[in-house]
Amino acid sequence: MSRIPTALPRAGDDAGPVTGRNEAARNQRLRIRVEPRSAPPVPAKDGGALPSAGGSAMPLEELSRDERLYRMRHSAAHVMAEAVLELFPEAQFAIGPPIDNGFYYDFLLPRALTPEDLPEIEARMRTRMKSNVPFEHSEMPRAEALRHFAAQPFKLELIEGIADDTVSLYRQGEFLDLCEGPHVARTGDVPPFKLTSVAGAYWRGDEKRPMLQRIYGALFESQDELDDYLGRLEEASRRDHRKLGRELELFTTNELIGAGLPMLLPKGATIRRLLEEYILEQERQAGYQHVYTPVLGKVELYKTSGHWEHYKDGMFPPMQLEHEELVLRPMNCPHHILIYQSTLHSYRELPIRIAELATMYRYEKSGVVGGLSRVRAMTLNDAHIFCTPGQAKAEFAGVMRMVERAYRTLGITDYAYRLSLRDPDDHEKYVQDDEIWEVGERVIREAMAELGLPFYEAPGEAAFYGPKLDIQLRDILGREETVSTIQVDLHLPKQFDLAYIGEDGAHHRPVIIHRGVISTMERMLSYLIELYAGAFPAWLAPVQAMVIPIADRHGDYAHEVLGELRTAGFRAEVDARNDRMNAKIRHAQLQKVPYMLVVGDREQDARAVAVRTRAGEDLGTMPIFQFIDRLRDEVSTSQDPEVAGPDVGGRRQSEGAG
RNA sequence: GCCGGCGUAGCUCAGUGGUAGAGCAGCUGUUUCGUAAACAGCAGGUCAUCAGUUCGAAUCUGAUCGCCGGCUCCA
Repeated sequence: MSRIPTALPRAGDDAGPVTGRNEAARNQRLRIRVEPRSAPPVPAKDGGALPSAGGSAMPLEELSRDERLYRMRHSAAHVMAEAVLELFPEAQFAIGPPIDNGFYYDFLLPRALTPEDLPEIEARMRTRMKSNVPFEHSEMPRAEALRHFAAQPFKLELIEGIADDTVSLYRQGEFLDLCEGPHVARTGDVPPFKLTSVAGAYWRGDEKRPMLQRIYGALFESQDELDDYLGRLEEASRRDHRKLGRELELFTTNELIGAGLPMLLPKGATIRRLLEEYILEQERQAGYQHVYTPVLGKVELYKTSGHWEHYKDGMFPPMQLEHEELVLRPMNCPHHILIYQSTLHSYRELPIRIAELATMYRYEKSGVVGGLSRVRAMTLNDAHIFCTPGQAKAEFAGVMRMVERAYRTLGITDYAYRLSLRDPDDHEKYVQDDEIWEVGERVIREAMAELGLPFYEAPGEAAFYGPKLDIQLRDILGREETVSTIQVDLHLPKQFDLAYIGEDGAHHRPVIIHRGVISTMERMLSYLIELYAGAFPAWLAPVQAMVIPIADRHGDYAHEVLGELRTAGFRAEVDARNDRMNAKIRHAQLQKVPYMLVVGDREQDARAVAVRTRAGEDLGTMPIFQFIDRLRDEVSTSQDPEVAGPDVGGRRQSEGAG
C-alpha cells in the first residue's frame, strides 16, 4: 500500500493557516505519487513541494529539487508582495504560498488588476532581485506582531490562528511578512519566473468571505524549464477540447439552449456511440442487465433517498404540477433502486447488476460550466450492483478490473486512485451514520489491498451517502479530474428499506455498489479529445478513411471504394470537391483522419488504393481488400487490450498521442 | 454563485462617436491535377440581446445572456 504519512503545512506557514480540507487533500496528493513520471514532472494543480524541516541556512545545492523549488517559489511570492505593496501602499496582503509550477499571492487592492499591470509588477520584482538583499528570519512576541500588522487584517487573522507566544517572520529589504519559511538566502537566488495571470480567490477559500485578487506566477530553476512549462501551456491550449471540438466538428453550443448544454454533432456522436457500444458489451459479458428509466421523478423519491436533504443545491428546482412536484434527476440510483424493489429477491439471485446509460441533470453553478467536461446534462455509464455484504468486496474488485481494462482499451495511462472519504465535521453534506462509513471504507480498502492497487486519500470528497474510490485522470498540465468512480453505499438500502431473502428465510439488507466506468460520456469525450489531440485511434475516429479521387474521372471508382469500406463496417468518406489532390490531403490531414486513400488511374486499373497515414507516412499502393484487412486488424487489436498483455497498476507514463 | 476579462460573417480576427472590413471556409465557373492550400467571381453581419446617453453608437453607460481565466463546487 502506498500511503505516505501526511505532512500538512504548519500553522504559521504562509501556506498553513489558509489550508482548508481541499488544500490539505491536494497537499496530501503530492506525497503519494506512486510511480515517478519521467521528465518533465507535471505536479498536481496546487499544493507545492515539501518544505524542509530545517531552517534556511542550508545551501540550496544541498537540498532536493523539490525543496529548492519550494524555497524559490515561496521567496518569489514574498518579492511579488513587496512589489505590489510598493505599487499600492494601501494594499492588504493575505497569503502567498508556493504551488506546483510557481507561486501566487493574494491581495485586497484599491482597484482591479488587469494583465497590463503584470509587466510593471514583474519589473519591480526584478529590481528587487538585482539588489540581492538577504531574507532574514526573526521572531516576535505575538502581541508585538499584532501591533505591527495592525493595518493588515488578514495577517492579524493569521496571527490569531497561531498558538505559540512568538510568531515567525521573514524580512527582505523593507518588506516584513509573517512566515515560517524557509526561503532562499537572498533575493538574487530567485531564478527565472513569469507572472502569468490575475484571478479572483476567496479569502481562505471560503465563498462567504471577501474576494481577493490573486496573482499567479510560474517559476522554475532554469529558463529552459520555464520555457518548457510555458510551451506546455501552449500545447494544452492547442489540445483544448473546446477548440478541437469546433475544428473537428465534434460538438457545438448555442446561447439559446443555455450554458452547460452542449450538442454533439455527427462526428462527436459517432465517438460517443462507439464508447457506448464498447462498454455495453463489456457489461453484458460481465452479467449486467440494462434498463431504461425516466429522467424525472417526484420530489418525494429524492426526499426518501436523501438527495433532497444533502444534494438539493446540485438539483434543478422542482416543476410545480397540479398535485405534485417533479424534479430532473441529478443521479440515477433512486430509479435503479425502485427497479430492484419491483420484485422480491433471493440471496441466490445476488449480485444483481442494473445498468443504464442514464442521462441526469445537475444545476452546476454558472461560473463552472464549460465545454464538455463540466455540463448540466450528462449521460453516465451508470450501474448499481445490489449484493450481499459478503459479496461487496469481490464485486468492487470486479468493477476495478473492468475499469483497468477499459482504460487500457481507451489508451488512458495517466491516472491515480483516490479514496474519497467524508469530512467527519461536515454534518450538512454527509449523512450521519458512522457505521455505514466505516463498513464502506473497509470494503474499499480490503478490495484495493487484494488487487494490490495504490491509492491516496482525500477527506471531504466522498458522496453524501458513502465513501468512494475515484479515478483521477491527469491532463497535459497535470490538472486532475475525477472521471470514473466506484462507491460503496449502505445508506440508500436503509433509506429504501431494501431487502433480500437469505438462506435463513429472513430479510437481509443488501449493499449497493454505484459505479461509472466510462463515467459520463461528456467528460470522457472531452478527456479523450485532449489525450489524442483530436487524432483518435482508428477504432474511435469518426472518419477512419478519406477516399481522395485525383481527378473527376476517378469519382466513380472512389465511390466504389467507399462502398467496399462501408460494407466492411468502416466509416469512410469521399472528398469529391473540385480541389487539387494536395488540397484534399491537407484537408483530411487537418481533420486528423487516420487514413487517406488516394485513387487515380493506376489505382483504378488495379482496384487498389494508395494509402497515406495522417502521420504523413506513405504505405504504398495495395488492393482494397488488403487495406480493409489491415484496418480490421488494427481496430480489433486496439479493442482487445489483452493482446497487449495484462498491465494492472496505477499511474503509468503517458505515451502521448497525436 | 463570486472576482476579472471578452462577445463584429460558419471560423480566426481588423475596425475607439459619422452609412461595417480581411483571410479561411461556403457557393458558381475555369482548371483535371500523384501525397499538406490552383485561379477567378459571387454571396454572407439588426456588430450577443435589451435599455439609455448623443444630432448620430460596433465604438460611451447600465442590465441580461453567453464565452474565457481563476475561486468555490464537481462526473
